[in-house]
Parts: sequence; C-alpha cells; structure tokens
Amino acid sequence: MIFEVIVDIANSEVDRVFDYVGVDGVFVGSRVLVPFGGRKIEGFAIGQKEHSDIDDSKLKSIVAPLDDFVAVTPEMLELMRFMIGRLHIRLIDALRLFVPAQMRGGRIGELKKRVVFPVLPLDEAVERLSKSAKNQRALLEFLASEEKSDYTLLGEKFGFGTVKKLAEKGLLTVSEVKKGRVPYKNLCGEKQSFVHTDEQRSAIETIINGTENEFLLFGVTGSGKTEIYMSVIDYYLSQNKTAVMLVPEISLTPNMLRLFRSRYGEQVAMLHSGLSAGERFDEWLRLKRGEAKIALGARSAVFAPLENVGVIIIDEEHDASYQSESNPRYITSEIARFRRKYNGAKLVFGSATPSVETFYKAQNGEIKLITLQNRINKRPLPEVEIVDMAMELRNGNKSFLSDRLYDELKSTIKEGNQAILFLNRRGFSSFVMCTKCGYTAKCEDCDVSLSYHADENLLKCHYCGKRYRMFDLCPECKSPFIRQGKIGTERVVNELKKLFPGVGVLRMDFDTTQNKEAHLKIIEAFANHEAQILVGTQMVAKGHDFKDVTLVGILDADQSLHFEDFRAGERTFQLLTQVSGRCGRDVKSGKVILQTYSPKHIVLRLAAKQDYLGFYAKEINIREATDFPPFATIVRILYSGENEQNTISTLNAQYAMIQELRKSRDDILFANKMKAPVRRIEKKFRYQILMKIKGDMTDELSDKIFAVSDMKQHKDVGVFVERNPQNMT
DNA sequence: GTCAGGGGTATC
DNA sequence: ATACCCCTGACA
Repeated sequence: MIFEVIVDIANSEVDRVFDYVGVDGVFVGSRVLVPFGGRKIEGFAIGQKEHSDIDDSKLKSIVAPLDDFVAVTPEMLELMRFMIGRLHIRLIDALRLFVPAQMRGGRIGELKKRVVFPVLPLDEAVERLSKSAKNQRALLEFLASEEKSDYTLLGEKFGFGTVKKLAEKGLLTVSEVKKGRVPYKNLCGEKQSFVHTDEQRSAIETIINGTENEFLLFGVTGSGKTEIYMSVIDYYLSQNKTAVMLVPEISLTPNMLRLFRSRYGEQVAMLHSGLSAGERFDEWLRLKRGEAKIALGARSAVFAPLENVGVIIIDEEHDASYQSESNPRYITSEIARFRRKYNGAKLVFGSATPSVETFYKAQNGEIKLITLQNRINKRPLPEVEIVDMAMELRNGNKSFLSDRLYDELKSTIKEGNQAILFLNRRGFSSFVMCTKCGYTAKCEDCDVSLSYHADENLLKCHYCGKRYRMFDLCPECKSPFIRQGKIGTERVVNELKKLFPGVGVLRMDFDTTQNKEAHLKIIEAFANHEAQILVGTQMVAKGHDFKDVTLVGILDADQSLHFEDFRAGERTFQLLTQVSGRCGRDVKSGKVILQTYSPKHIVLRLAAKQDYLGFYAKEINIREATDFPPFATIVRILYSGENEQNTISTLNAQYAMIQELRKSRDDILFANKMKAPVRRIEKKFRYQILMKIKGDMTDELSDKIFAVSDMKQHKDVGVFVERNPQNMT
C-alpha cells in the first residue's frame, strides 16, 4: 500500500503529498517517520492508494509510525481541506493545529516514572551484601518497610550510585510505569444538586429536542447559563456522545474548572495555555483515547481530538480571543460549525452581550434565539451611576478617583465588603514626557510610546515587550521635569495604599499573571478576603464570581470608546456590562460607579442600564447605514517588512492588482491603501490595504484576493490577509 | 591540483 | 528546510 505523506516542514515548496510505501502499523491519519532528501523527517499520512505515479526507483518506504495511535481522524483530515480553502494556509499548518505542539519532534511523550522492586525477600538479599555496604542495606530495609518504590526518591535518599549498584547485582529490578499528569489536581469540590428554573428547563429542552442545530443563549450575567451548558452536556454524555466546551482564555477561572471537575471528575480534560507542556499532552491523549469525554478549554480546544461529538458550546461568544490573531487566522465559530455538521452535533453560543454579527443571525433565524429573562433567585442587576470626570476636574478633584467612588470605597471597606476597580491600562503610566522640550520616550523597534513600570523602574514597550532604563533627567534636554502619562493599574494600587492604609489591595493584569497559575492564585486570594480591593485590566471583567463584591469602579470608561475601529462601541458596551456584572452576585446588592469624560455618550448610557437590545438596535442601524459587518465583510491585507521601500513597493504592486480586480466586479465596495494604525512593530514597517466587500465574501472573491496576496516580489515582506479582523493595530 | 563557499535544485 | 550537487575562485 502506498501512503500520501505531508512532511512536517513549514515551507510552501514541500507542502504537498509525497508517496511512500507503507509499513505495518501505519494508517491514514498516522504520524510517521519518513526518509526525505537524505534525512529523516516527521510527517502525517493523509491518504493511501494502490499505486503511485512516482517511479519505483525513487519511491522510498516509511521508516515507522511515530505513535501507537492514529493521531488525525478522518474528520480532521476533512477539516484540514476545509481550512485550506477558507484560510489559504498550508496543509502542514492545519495539521499542526490538530496535535499538541510538544508532541512534534519527539520532545514529549507520556511521562514515565521509574520504579524499583526488590527481587528477593529482605533477609536473603542482605546476606548477599558485603558488610560495609551500609547504604545498600538501608535502602533495601527502607524498601521493605515503606511502600515507596520511586526511583528518584530512593536515589535522592540513598544516592543514585547505591540504586544502580543494587540493580547491577540483580537485587533490584527497575521498570517504567506510565504516570499521568493531572492539572489542577487540588481543584475539586462537592457535586451540587441543582433545581432548574422554568426558563432553564425550557432552554435545555429546546437545545436537546429542537430541530434547529445552532442556538444563541442570550441571558444577563447570573442567569444560569453555565448550569444549562452542563445539563446539555449531561444529556449528550448519556447518549454516549462527547462534548466540547469553549471559554475565553481569560475566563477559565477556578470557578469554572472546579464546577466541571466536581461534576465530571476525570471525564473532563482541560486544554489551555496555563498548563505545562506535559500536562497539555496528557489531557490531549486522554481525549484521544476516549478516557475523557469533555474537552474544556480556550479557542484551540475546538480542535479537541474527540469523536462522536454531541454538542459544542462557545461561552462568552462575543469574546475577541475566539479569533486567532496569528497564522492560521481561523475563526473558532467557523471551525465549530464545520464539526457540528460533520458530527450532526448541536452548536450553542452563549453571551449576555452577543456580538452584533451573532445577534443579527439570531434575529433573522439563522441561529435559534433562546432568551433568559431572569437572574437566578431574581437578584436585581446592580445599580450603575455615571460620574462626569470633567465636572470633578472643574470642582478641583485632580485625582483618578471621583468623590463618589472614594466615598463608596470607604463605606465598602468599612462594611467589610469587597470592591473591584477596573482600568484597562497596565503599568504605572501610559507614557513619560519631558514638559520642557516635549520629548516622549518611544520604543526603538515600534512606533509607540513606552509605558512606565514603577515596580521594576523600567520603561516597557507593550507591543514588543522591549525594556528600557527609566531616567530622572530628560535624555534630550537634561531637564528634571518629567511628566507621567495616563494612570495605569500599578499606580492605582500605589495610590490606593496611600488613601487606605492597611487595606489589602491586589492587582491582576498581564504583568502579575506571568507565572504558572498566578491568575488562579490572585483570584483565590481575593475570594479568601486576603484583600478588599482588586484592581485589574479586562482580566477582572470575565466570569468570576465573588459573593462579597458590592462595588465595582470603572475608572476610565472612555478608554476603548474612541478607537477608530468599527467595533469600538460594541467592545466598550460588552466590557462595561461584563465588569458591572461582577458585583451583587449573591445576596448582597451591588453598585457600579462608572467614571467618564463623556457622560452623555449613548453607549455608556445603554451599558449603565445593561440594555443590550437598545444597544443592538442602535448599532445594527449604524452598521447597515455604513456598510459594516454583518452587512459587509472587512478585508485587510497587511504588509510588514524591515525594509520600508520593499514593503511599500509590494503594497503598491498589489494595490494596483486589487484596483484592477475591482473594476470587473461590483461586490468590492471600497478598497484603499494606507499606513497601518501602528506604523512599526518589532522593527517592521506596516502598511495595509483595507477593503469592504458586500455581504459575506464569496469563496470565489476570497480566492482572487489570496491570488493577489501570493504575488510577492520581495520575500522579506510579510503579506497577511485578514477577514473581519478583531484588532486593527 | 585542492578545497572552501555559494547558488541552484529536488526532496516520494 | 536542507542535503547535495556542481561550479567558481583563491591559493599553493
């Protein structure tokens, strides 16, 4: 039998099938080792046939299969073809998504633990030892008395030489056993019994028994969506099917993990970036082998190696993290839709603030809309108060805290409750500037100002991460008058400690969550009342459930409002609504203070009322009038290269081709070239073509655009095509 | 005549 | 991607 193999080399030149003679243990979908141009390369067998067109003399044989299982299912092979057509990526790029990265290159396998066993009973063994071999004797005695047989442990206790000598003498056998790595071992809780509300029961019914395939579960925070997800999963598990549960990376909170662990135990496998390489591999393998039936994870878990999928759930559907920002730029819901069709599964989207595009589909019946009107226990939504910061300034308050928020913080602390302060800006200040000569510290490699981080006394670039020394005197004019830019989370914490001495303040942002499980530790510390105030970026907005939080302060609600992005309004509305939902989740009622310089802005007013439908009605009108999604498709072709001339000439050449293409058709509403909003990142100059396409772009047009983007005359210039990009920097 | 280095090419 | 081929040029 001949196998068609894709070699694991990310280069378009070799991204095609090579034929090999099969060997035992190789099937379609197996990872294989093959001879390739004088060396051995890993690859994927993606097809088989009786005869090859290649001359027998050239044809080589597969060396061996790489795993004792078939890594890629027929479904995934079909998904690969779908992705090639849709995203214009290499075959190998798609295949790499289907297996854990650490598995490739043989860098990781199943974790083996070496254990030792005594060969003879203790007294017989001791007789054979020389009298002076005290350590060896002690080891054998230890082994006989304790049940511990771990090789490493014994080695550390008695010396590795001792263990080896005994093994050489034949008094010990050393063998290897599989050792599963289980992430968040300590996270489990009591399985809770639950009484569904009428609303929940009817939602579950609709999803399971409805003739529709796709659902949007639209319900305010606290309306019990998670319980619905789990009940639906219960049903499909009982039908001997499997489930995929997707959440935004950031909201894989201890709560969610604990909930799933306690309900499903070993049946759930977690896939997310917080796991170590080994843990991720083990969880993947448990799904692959059918030992686990639920994949719980972020975006990439949509590729979970499950068969016979019954339901795919995308929680917080509107979250930007569902769209990949680097190649391959897949859209999670499109992959989920493919798998839904293939498996005859159900697809459930959930959100309190659905994306405008999804809600539009629900409105015109493409997706079945299920609305949850009530919060569990009829808890009222928190009261939101808008504070005009311009007024505060006029009244002489230059602080980042309005008088209202200060007072509320004070009484919250006094009453022993907790508060969350949200500010979507990390670091100490957003820039540093010399007030004398106007010098602003900028990154050498990117076209952005540097943020000051006081705890390390460094200036950092938030795009490339490069670090610079902070200065006391302006590097240009030596003046000591350095002004700090807009306040960031780090400085908020500093100021709060001055304002409220003795009160615990925790900070949760990118900088404080770099260590493994740091995210979880901060959340748990806050839940345990180790601090009364939690300050954070959008990380604090998602999904946490703190019962004693009675106050939420939104320090700068305008921050994302004035971006030149058609999603700015939507983003702001979603973020503010999510943050507000963090308080008053238990018996205590909550209050939200929203600080802004544009208190009359309609988006803020609607967010304060948690009026999604009002927001949607306003937004969909704007989108229709201005030709934006869902009425149009935005396509951006991004050009980036260190050589600016080459970048510009590639841009110009392709822009000419796009204009030519536009002449012959009427579905390209708009096409223009320009500098990218951030003109340089990591030494690379960035230019772009922006296009608006009528309706959903046809595959035919997208192929034509890809054909243009393939025509690069400079190989040092990167060309990236993005469909409805989430982030236009 | 030898050998290091560079560009071009095929990889089943 | 990279091993391999062949060619060239520098040097003895």
